[in-house]
Amino acid sequence: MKLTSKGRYAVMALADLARFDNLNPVSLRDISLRQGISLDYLEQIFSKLRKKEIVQSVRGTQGGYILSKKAKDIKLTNIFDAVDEKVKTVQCKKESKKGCNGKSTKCITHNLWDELENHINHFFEEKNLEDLIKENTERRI
Amino acid sequence: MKLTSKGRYAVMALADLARFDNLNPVSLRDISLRQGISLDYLEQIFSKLRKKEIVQSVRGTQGGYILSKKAKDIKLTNIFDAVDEKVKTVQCKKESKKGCNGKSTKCITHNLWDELENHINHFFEEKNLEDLIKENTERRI
DNA sequence: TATAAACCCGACTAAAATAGTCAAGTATCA
DNA sequence: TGATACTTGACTATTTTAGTCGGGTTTATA
Repeated sequence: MKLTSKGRYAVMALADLARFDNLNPVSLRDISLRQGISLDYLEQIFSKLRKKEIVQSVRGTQGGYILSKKAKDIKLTNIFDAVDEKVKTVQCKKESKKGCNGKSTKCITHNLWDELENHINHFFEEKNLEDLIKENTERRI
Repeated sequence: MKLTSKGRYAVMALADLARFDNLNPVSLRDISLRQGISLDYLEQIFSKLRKKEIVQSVRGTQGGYILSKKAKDIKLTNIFDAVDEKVKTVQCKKESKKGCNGKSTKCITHNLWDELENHINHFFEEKNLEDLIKENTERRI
């Protein structure tokens, strides 16, 4: 079980953005340099973030991105959702009305994975961007 | 972020085993049929479980596997460990003494992933095989 | 008004991981 | 001695990931 780069990068980039967007839009080029993430890849990620209205774009020279809402109102859940970073534990759910193994009952461990998903999602639900940058600036090395 | 089949299968198979191993060893063939998991793949998984002393093998006809300890004493952590299903969130840790981005500091989100790992591992630490089959037989559909 | 900085978009691709399969054993019971 | 079941290691197809690439369009500013 691992987190993908897309999700990690999205959070890193937004945390960076949240720190620097006080007045002017922040360009992906700057984020790319500061965070060490490929510019092309960042564009893909921000395209998704924009569609889910987490950021707004400003085109043209001196353009870039700004947060659509306050950092406090952007939960990690929202971010992961936007970039399709989902917590997937069971295959079971896919198969329409049947149970997990093609049988008519839930598989032995079905409830376990459900609980796990909830457990993880709860973590993401409780954290927002503001928490993130606060914690970080306080505990900087 | 997703759980791999290896981890899911290991837990499913052990839950199955825990239910049926009262007296005799349980063959992988039976588990394969009941749980719908490829026999060859199960063999790989049980090889690992045996090396970590979670199960014991009984060779020959009427052979199979039995649990090495009581279901109650097998935590999910142990199972995941055995089959190399780890919770990986950060790349950061790999690079020896440097920080995350090749810089000398931790990346903005480093602490977040640490917390997440702990959060998930805590879940696995608290659950054991016995919990699993109890819950399940109680709530069977 | 030309130019450069930036966003925008879709197609493509290399590498890694996953989820197996396959083949050739060895041990044990009946 | 045959059948059942574990043991081991190598091989492989598929899928996912993590990008790259090549073309745009928009807009501030010199």
